[in-house]
Amino acid sequence: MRIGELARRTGATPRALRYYEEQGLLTPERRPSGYREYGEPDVDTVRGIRTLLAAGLNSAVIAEILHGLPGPGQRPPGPTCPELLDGLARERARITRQMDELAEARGLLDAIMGAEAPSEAIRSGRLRAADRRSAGEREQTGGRRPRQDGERRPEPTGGRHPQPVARKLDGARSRTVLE
DNA sequence: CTTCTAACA
DNA sequence: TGTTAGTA
Repeated sequence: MRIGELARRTGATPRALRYYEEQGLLTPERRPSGYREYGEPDVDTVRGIRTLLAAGLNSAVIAEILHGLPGPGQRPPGPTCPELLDGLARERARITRQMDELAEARGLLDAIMGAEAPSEAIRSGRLRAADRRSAGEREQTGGRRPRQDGERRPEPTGGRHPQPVARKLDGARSRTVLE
């Protein structure tokens, strides 16, 4: 597909798609006309890129993710780059802090607007305890036990979910394996 | 009409 | 990132 279609299907502007390419995030083929030719998987890749960009990651980091993690079918290239991994752990921590800041801002708006927050009306009763806890708190209590400190990610060798991050960035491939 | 590159009141 | 110019 050409840039226009990919743009329509991802919500990114053609300008942005060319920029992603300039940043090494995408490497579309070229038609003899010079027009860029994108593949179906690029749709999910772009969505992943936009999600990460919106979360505050810069294109350099995203490029590392795209280049540092093996695609489907590929074998993990040597030692699954530990530097990249904890770099991502830092991004994750940053996002968590950001979530807390947003929650605080929302709380301030709720106070300004009056006790009856929208969430109050939508839900039947009071906020669930889990929602009242900060993202940071949920980070340590809810769901699976989060990896912490210098704890390493379990080896993806014989695992059921090899390279989850790469697959997350490529929806088409992730739905096949993760679900 | 769509895309391309280059450039910036 | 937007947007415009001048093409192909």
